[in-house]
Amino acid sequence: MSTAEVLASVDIVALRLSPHSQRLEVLLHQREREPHAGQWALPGVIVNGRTPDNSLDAAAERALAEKARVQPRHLEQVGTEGNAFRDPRGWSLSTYYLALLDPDVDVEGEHLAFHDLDSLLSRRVLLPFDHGLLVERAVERLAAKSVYTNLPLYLVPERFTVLDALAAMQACLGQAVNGTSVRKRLERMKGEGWVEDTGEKHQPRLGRPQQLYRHTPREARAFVFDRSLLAG
Amino acid sequence: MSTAEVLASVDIVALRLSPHSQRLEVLLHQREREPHAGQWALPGVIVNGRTPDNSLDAAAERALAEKARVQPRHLEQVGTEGNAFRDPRGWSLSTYYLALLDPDVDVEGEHLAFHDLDSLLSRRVLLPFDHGLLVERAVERLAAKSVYTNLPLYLVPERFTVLDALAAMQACLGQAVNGTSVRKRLERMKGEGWVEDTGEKHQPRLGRPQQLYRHTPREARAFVFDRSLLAG
DNA sequence: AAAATAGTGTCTATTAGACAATATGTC
DNA sequence: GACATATTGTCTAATAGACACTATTTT
Repeated sequence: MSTAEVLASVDIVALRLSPHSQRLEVLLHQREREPHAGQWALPGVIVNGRTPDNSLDAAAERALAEKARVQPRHLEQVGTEGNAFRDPRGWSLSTYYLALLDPDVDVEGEHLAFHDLDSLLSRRVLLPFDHGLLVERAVERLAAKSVYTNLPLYLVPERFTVLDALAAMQACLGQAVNGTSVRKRLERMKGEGWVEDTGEKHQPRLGRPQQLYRHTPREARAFVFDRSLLAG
Repeated sequence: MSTAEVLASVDIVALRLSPHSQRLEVLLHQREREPHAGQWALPGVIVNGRTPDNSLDAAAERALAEKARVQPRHLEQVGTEGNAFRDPRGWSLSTYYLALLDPDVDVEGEHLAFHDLDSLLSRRVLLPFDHGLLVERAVERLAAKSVYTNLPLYLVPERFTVLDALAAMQACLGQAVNGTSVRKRLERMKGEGWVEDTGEKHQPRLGRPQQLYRHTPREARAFVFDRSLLAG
């Protein structure tokens, strides 16, 4: 084979909603090897003919399974960043994925932890390589799609309330969302078999009990609404 | 540098509206080298440390400029396909872009031509590597975005009529579009400075003359409507 | 009973889309 | 004037969003 080759990797921006604060968190992993050994970075794997993956998507799943031992509710490729400067070893590519996790996932291992998204976006915490940029792009994709799809529901607990759904949408969009609109969207999805009413209730500290719903995706691709939230 | 490397390229799915039939066409280029020498394929370039590009986006622009000598109205990365089988030389990656061209572009050179999109999508004409798949994905992206953005206007002549816009939308979406909706969208964009009324008219063979508009994008990113066409 | 929270019903604004009415050209 | 085509205006349907009202629980 010729020398016309480059270093390629797959990196994962895996998000979950923090169970208590209901804010977004990014799954990071402490690097074992150089470059940037010891630093917290996106979990990822190298791809090439000597690694066991048949495709990029398979490599993305392997990265999550091996490094993080989690299975995502949703996984989609966001894009590829490639240039001469992002890795000190030379011209390199990273194809990066957005993964949405159950808020109840547990991460085992010292070298794996969730980190608050906002502190990454504000650059108060810096990631090695251009991982900060990759996080930003993945979150932009999530926000853009959350306006007209059910993507936020992939972040909600298995049985969830209207308020859980509202909190997820607000976290994805980074702004307040109208409660009535959330209810209507859930109602609409229920009619199409994408959400079911479990019949169970959850009793908050005070007040009327909350209905518990379950998200039951019917296809790999997200549910698409034909209007945008935030139209104002 | 280690051997952990892979063959990477950037390929372009460049589309234009055929001036007479107003159907979509894909820009293809006849390969000079093996593999698949002599066959018509997507224009593309290899990327690595020895090629002159500082980034993937720069490589995409170079691919269009060098191979096709055209400048696109719109250029966006769609995704990256990577696996062990797509290229006989081994594990390889292609990051592919969607480019939208002026219908009046001229392609110079024998090894460059536009080819009807439908015959590629129907697989009556086959492309080497997985270029058929890349075309399909790029067109899917175009259709998905055409529902709620102004992307079709990047395919329309410099001065265009309502019918031109309608034809572009229909070509992008692959289905009929309501004329009133097109007018209203143009009116809306005019209000936001994305479309201007040239004041000029175009006289069809018979009947009342048509207003000529001009598309004047205000940003790199597309104009986003907050409702979908085809909501029915 | 009072307070708190959840859920329902009603009304408005916006825009896609259907279609009738009108304007402006050619033959 | 007859006809073809473009443009405008009117009406309907669907849904986001605001908000008042009702329901169900705890204290």
